[in-house]
Amino acid sequence: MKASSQYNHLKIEKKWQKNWETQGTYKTDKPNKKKKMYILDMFPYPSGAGLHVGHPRGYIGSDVYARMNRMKGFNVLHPMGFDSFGLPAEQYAIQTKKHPGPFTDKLVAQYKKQLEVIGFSYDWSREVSTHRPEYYKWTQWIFLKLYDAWYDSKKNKARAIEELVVLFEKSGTKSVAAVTDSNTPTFTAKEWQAFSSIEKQNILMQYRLAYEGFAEVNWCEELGTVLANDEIVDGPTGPVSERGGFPVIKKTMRQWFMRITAYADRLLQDLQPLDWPNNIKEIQKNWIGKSEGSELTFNLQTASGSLAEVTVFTTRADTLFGVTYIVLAPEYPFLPEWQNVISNWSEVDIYIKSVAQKEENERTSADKEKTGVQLKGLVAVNPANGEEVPVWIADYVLANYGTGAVMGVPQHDERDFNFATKYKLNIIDRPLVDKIEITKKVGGSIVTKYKMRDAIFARQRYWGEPIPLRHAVNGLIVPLKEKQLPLQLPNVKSYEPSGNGESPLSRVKDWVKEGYETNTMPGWAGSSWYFLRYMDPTNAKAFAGEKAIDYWKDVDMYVGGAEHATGHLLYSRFWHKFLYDMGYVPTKEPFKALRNQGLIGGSDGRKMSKRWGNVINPDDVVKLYGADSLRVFEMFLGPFESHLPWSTEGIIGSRRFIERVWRLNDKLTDTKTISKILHKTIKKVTEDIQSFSFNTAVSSLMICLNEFEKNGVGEKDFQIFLQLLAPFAPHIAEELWKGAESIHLAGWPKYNPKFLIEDEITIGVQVNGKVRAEITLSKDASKEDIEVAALSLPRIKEFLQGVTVKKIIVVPGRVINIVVAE
RNA sequence: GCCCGAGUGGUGGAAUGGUAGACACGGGGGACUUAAAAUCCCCUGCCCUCACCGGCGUGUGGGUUCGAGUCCCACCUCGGGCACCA
Repeated sequence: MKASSQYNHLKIEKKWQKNWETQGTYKTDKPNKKKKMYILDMFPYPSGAGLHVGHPRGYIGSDVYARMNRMKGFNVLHPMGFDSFGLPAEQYAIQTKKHPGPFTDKLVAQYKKQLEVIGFSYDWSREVSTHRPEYYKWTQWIFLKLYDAWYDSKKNKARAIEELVVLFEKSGTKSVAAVTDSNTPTFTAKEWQAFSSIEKQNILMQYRLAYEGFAEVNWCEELGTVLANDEIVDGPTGPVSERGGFPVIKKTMRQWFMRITAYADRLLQDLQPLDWPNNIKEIQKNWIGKSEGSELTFNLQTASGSLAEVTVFTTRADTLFGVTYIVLAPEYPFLPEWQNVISNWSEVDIYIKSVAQKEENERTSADKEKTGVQLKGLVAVNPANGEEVPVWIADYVLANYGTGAVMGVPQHDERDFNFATKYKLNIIDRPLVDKIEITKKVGGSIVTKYKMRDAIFARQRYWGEPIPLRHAVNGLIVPLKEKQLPLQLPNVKSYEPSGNGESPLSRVKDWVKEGYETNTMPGWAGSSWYFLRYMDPTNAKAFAGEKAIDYWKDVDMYVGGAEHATGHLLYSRFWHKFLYDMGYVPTKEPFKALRNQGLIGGSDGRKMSKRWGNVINPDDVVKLYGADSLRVFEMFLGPFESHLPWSTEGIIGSRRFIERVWRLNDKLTDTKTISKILHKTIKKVTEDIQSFSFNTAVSSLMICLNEFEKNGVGEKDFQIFLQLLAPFAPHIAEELWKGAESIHLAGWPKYNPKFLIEDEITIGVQVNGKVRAEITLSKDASKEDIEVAALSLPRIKEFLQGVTVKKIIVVPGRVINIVVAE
């Protein structure tokens, strides 16, 4: 700190990082009277490749935000942890035949080390890793709560399954609303009592929020696992896994599911007040895909009379009179029952089988020509006018959306038009009617449908949380008791998938003998609630203590990548709403505010990756330029949410800025007054950090420094400047700070608006909207003063020669515009 | 195809409807130095000009306005999401 000492970032940064740790500078206070602020980063998956310079960008932004708010006096919770179950570690295990646990621990340690040199203000004593049994005990616990719950759509909340059993015992299904998009049976209390245990289990399974069922899944043979839709990409010959690019096919398998669809409407409604980026809200809205329409029933008839009823879903009930045919999905469940009355059944049967063989991707590819077959011998009767129309099956109708049946109105629907044209079906133009009136008139009902589907909650792999229940020999499912948790992952001899689509756990004899579930939970299980664990990370009695949850409540600011819009951010909201319904958390939403950071690409404009040889390692940058320079640069580079290229020249500018701060410390004058520029900078930096406009905050710090260098600056001003710099460059700010305690706890400067007013203002003088001159006037100059001054300028006089002034517009402090006619 | 978002100097970018290009990188010139690095000072949107003056400029074309990068309409390009959802 002595005059003319060299700026040695290595020494300074190491020194303060150690000091902060031993002093516990960033340790979060226990719940107290102070106002809380929970500032969270999306925790990383610790991959073997390590961090590149793009990864910390979001963390730096949230750290700047956290540091300012900590200085402002908030009790800041700013933790970090690791999402440490996942496929890469599993593949490592398969390749090396070693347990993925120690490998994961090593990666976590490596990651942490890389993060530490950047100087984040994390409270590391709250670190969590999802693969540790102390943690996943509570992931399993939440799973069991979901298993033991159903959604009461009358009360619009989740309730314990025992309460459903009580309702069934009392009055059967009479007072229970059916589950959305599920064919739950109806029965009386008496009938319920007569059901066997297995029958009861099967019925309850249709209500549980975590339930077992069969589903067509995306099966990847090479990876030996089922993949979520967002883990699949289009390959040249069909769908392939995002990781590895292996082919993916459809396969029906036993699965566990999460009944997220029960929450569809609340997930949509509660989106509105959130302080989230608009595009993320839009993406979730589209994903949930609410559509309101009518269910209308057509009577199916054969030559000998009525056969059955078919209900179609339509958003265009107003076009009911224009219906010229009805189409069912090829999977429509009653087709086989009707084979005796369908005169061309063999043709129909061949079509159904050919569709079944197609992969969904092929079937639903956008511009594929529609195909279909008429069900001969059947007609459908339009409930509005009694017209008889032909009945078809076609692959463009999806069995799992709406009712699996649609009405064809070629006059008003492009798709129907194409289909009708291809198969020479009638196209008729009929007047439109009122949607609601016609729906009522024909005895239909107004309904709401969602595109969102229930989420598959099982993976056929080893490295995930075991699902905590057993299948007894008599077929009954026995969930584990809380005190039996965690159900730890057993050791296995081989991590290879079993080949028949089951998890490696299916080869562990004892495990299977005990009836344990061989599927494990998907990657998103542990990440759907981790923010709650940070509130009270070592609690052994609950996922977090009541006191901690009541104090911390929810995340005030969540920072991470936009790629989690339909995954993590949706699943977390769902789990959180469930926990809210059951009284475990006090808030309806987990993340009040959200910001997305942009990616940093290579300086060649490509994605930063080993493949292109354009990866910049933050460790190297920190060594060469220092963490402070890296932090300042990543914030200065451009808007926080923009994707930007890395620039090795660019960081030099930030390094220069830091060094100039260092040198200025040796050139302080004895000025006492707080300068105008400083007040301006306090205002700008404070507002910009608040709004995540970090780039302009840094720029205003640079402007302030430029001015200090030009005009000189005293000790007092300089120290305040350091406080403003501290969130961005915490090490140098601490080093040059003269206060007794850490600068990072030293309060946040306030500005006085009085000092923001300039004595003199320079405004532009326009003629017909074009700037022709400038004038500098006192801040108190009246409109008239400005007019007189402007009109007397020689340059302006020239422009006004031979023309008449029509109008003069004065915008105080900005501009004067003289409007003339020639 | 549908739904979002974005197009500004050589580069990253800045700009409550009010002087477009802040800040920084790069480039040019100068000072210091035996020299180089570092540092400091000046210039740097394009065209014309020695210079002044001037003209043109925020993807394209229209419009609203005294005044448009900003608002409205149409189009083009790029990025993201969804995709036979009835």
